[in-house]
Amino acid sequence: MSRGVSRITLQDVAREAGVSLATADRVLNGRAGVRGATADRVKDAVARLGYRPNLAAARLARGETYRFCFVLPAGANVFMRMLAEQVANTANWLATNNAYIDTLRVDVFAPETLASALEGLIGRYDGVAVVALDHPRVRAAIDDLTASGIAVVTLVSDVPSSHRLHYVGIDNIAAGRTAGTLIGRFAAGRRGAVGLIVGTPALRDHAERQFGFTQVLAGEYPALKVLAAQESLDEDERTEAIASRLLREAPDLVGLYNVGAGNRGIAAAISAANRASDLIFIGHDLTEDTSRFLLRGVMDAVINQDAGHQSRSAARVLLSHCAGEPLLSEQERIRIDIFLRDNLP
Amino acid sequence: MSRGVSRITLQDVAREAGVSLATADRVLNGRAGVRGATADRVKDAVARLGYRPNLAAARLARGETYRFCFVLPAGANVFMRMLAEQVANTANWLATNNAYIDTLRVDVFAPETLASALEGLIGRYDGVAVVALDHPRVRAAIDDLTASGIAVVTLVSDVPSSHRLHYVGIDNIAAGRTAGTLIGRFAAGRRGAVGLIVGTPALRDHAERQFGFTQVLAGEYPALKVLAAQESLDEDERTEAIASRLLREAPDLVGLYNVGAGNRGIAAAISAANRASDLIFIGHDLTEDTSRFLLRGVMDAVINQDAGHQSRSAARVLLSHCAGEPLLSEQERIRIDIFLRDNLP
DNA sequence: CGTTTTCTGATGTCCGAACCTCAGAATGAA
DNA sequence: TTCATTCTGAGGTTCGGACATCAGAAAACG
Repeated sequence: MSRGVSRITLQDVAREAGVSLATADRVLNGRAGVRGATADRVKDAVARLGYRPNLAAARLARGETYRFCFVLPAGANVFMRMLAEQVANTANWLATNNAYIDTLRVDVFAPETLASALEGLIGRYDGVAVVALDHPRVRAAIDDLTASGIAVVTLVSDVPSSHRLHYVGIDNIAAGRTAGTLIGRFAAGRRGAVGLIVGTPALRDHAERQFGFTQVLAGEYPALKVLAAQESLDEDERTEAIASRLLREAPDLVGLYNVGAGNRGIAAAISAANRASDLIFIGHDLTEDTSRFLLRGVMDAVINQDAGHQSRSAARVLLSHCAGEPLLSEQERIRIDIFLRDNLP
Repeated sequence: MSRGVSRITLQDVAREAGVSLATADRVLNGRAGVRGATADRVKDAVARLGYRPNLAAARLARGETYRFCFVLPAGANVFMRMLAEQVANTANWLATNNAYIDTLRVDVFAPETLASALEGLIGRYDGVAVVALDHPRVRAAIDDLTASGIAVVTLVSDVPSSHRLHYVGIDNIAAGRTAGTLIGRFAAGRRGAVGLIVGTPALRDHAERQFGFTQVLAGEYPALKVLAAQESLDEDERTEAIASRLLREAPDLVGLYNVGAGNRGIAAAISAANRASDLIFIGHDLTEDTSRFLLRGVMDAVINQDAGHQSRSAARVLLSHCAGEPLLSEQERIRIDIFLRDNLP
């Protein structure tokens, strides 16, 4: 509200350095035609006065518009639906910041499709966020985008070997380990089998979670035996069938870890078998379903990666990269959330 | 980068509505002198075109500077030190957004001091964030600030009965319940005593955590008996003495829950008694110490409220309130984080 | 019908930085 | 010393909106 406290402007810096506004501007924007000694005087003045350029004014003057494309999986997976929703919110926010988001939904399981979709984005966008499949064709497409000057961030699932600018998502090995520790500790001394259900090992995030999980259980909870991983393709019917069979065939089943989606099917199977109270069930992604399952005691913990955070983080990374603004990388780390019945949001 | 995609400006809205720029401006800024029918035409045009005012331009034009004061406890408590540090970071960020933060450190345990410090802020700031003590004098001071047009948010510890604009912090009852469930489940069937250490019951957040914790243990884990709460004043020496005594005098001690600070003292006592591996120890606030204790297995879980999030959230709430901008309240909820050894950031 | 009163349009300035041009100063080389 | 190169200063324009002023149009009123 106050108009009293006046900011330090470039004018002030120029005066302090004993140069003109134009020169100060040249130094700060790296334009040619300033002697080293003069540039140093300006930089000194910036430091002395603690000058911070006014972001609002800079963006306005630049008058640029940034176009981003978010490439999301086509499937009807709950988490991906939530992510798409959050991307829409983010778009809304970006609209007040000279940036626009288009969303493109493609079949993630088809590397060729994904790769050519990505390549079709060249020249039409300034930045791309993609839920990527770790496949050579996709990696090549990402590198092509990067080479043509488009900023690429991977979202949720990474392609570490590519030239992507940034990965926005959790460490999935750590997430799997977290699930392992929770099951191990909740089982506390009990002996028996633990079921493991994955969507598909072709997805890097699923494979990593599985790895982290089995690593912890094998290493630290020898009383618990991890059964062979079952593929669910993230479908409720299949997870239900798998869970039912496990409950039937493994009488010593102590816990279940679902690496992917399809928790509803598992919950149904557990309820049907009347095992809600003693079977430990841990899964991923906080949704209406899973929070209900937590409250009812069917699920014991949910490991979550916040869709809203990821969407906003991707947008911030792209925006600040394109606008050449600094980024607080520490703020952009996506955390592995653990939700119990008691700390639901 | 692209200059092609042009934003929708107020100009466009005015043209679409068939009015002049001045009239469109009057409608959007609620200035008098526009007939209802005309105003509706403008609003329709806004909706049709999906006009979103350019925040950067608006702030620039307004040319206002906002002054905020963060009132933090004077003590050397680790969490509060981290919070102060994050407030400094936030100040840095705000400086590029026409806003300035001063930090004021006062003795929280003295309601009179806190209240008069708050009242001294009247007229000098546009917004105040305060780690508040829930006391009538403090509540009155907050209400005075609010009445004189200053936006007040409570930080970390709330004063629910006051007219504060917003509370930035976690639900501490839920945090206590979370600790209770973790201890209950990690103890899994064991029978015995659980020690409870609080900084001081005078702090609302400590009292609430204690309440949530005992509620869960009493209700759901009857095999675990919660011992009488011990006051530590958040000091390492006292927590160490308390923990040592509990370890000595309660041979059936299964777990320890520290509601406040001073985890270092407890860790020392546990290590000295050689009980790291079997005693369950849960505390609050992720610091260098506590994450080390997690890794070493001395602590079993840390419940955290992110200092950076809270500081930034408070700043965003104050800024958007003062600038009359909309707020995504869903984004401003502070979560109760659970950290195990495996999901440390 | 004329006269108030109430609207509306036209126009301008300002915010702080980005980016541009051009004239003149300082510097270097010949 | 002269001429060609750098530098540097001065000035302007632009971005999109906030806010102000004033003249003229339209509506309300007696």
